[in-house]
Amino acid sequence: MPKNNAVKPTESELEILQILWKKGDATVRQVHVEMLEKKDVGYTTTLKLMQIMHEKGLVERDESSRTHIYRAAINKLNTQNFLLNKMIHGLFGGSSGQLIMQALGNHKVSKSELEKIQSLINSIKDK
Amino acid sequence: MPKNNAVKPTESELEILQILWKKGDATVRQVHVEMLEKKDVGYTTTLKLMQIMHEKGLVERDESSRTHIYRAAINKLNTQNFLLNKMIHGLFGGSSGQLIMQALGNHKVSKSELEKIQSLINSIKDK
DNA sequence: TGCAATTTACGATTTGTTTCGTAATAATGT
DNA sequence: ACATTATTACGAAACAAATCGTAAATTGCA
Repeated sequence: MPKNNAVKPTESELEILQILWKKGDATVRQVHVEMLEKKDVGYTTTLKLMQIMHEKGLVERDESSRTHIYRAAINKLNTQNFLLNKMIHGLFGGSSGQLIMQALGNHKVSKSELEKIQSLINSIKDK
Repeated sequence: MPKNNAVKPTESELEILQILWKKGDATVRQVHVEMLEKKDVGYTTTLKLMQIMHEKGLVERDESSRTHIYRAAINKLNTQNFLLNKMIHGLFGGSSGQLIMQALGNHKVSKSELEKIQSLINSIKDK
């Protein structure tokens, strides 16, 4: 049972989680450098955000050495599902099919992904 | 070309938009009554929200009579797509296929919807 | 050793969101 | 016409999120 505090990350927190999910472990500086590719903010801003996330339990950190090492404390899949769910209920009348069709219709999906989706659908139907 | 100001509705604003999309035209009171089914908040709160939304251009209103009549000024489909897009890019590494599979795997989809999805996929592939 | 650079800690500011109280205004019914 | 009720307008408070300046601590190197 993967733990997932029912803490909803803010927009900026999500950006940081993205980076941590990708990198695994990272220092504030490493995260900040990646952050800069997306938007222009000061180092202490990133630091502060990560400290707050630590208080909230969104990230863990190893404080044993001078420069702390951070990692995500919440699971990527769970978080995606949590937010997907929120969107399905808040914006698509509770119908995930609605959301899926919307996504299919208006956002490019590669042929190979279409096929993966098809086989996924088949395996669901077979159940 | 449906207009869509690049204004991101807040959470509460989205709740109101939901109601307006459903009802078409509505007074503050009508919206408020629906609002109450979801959460407990005062009338003036709903009013204020709708006034702010008016300033932002999220809703239009007819002020010709004493009680103003509101309607959504932004399109439901556009808004869904806008937010879907944000989620795809912010949370699914830009891959809508990723999001779709996630939604398929973890949220119940009825058999009839699965079939609609399949035929949608087929029509996309045929293009 | 001591200077420069890096990092964390702290707190303040700014900005946005949600909430509601109070007052002014208009409409309604007796 | 007057009292009651419904509505809008306004502004302030409470809260949350994002940003950054400054100081203190630590490290490494000249």
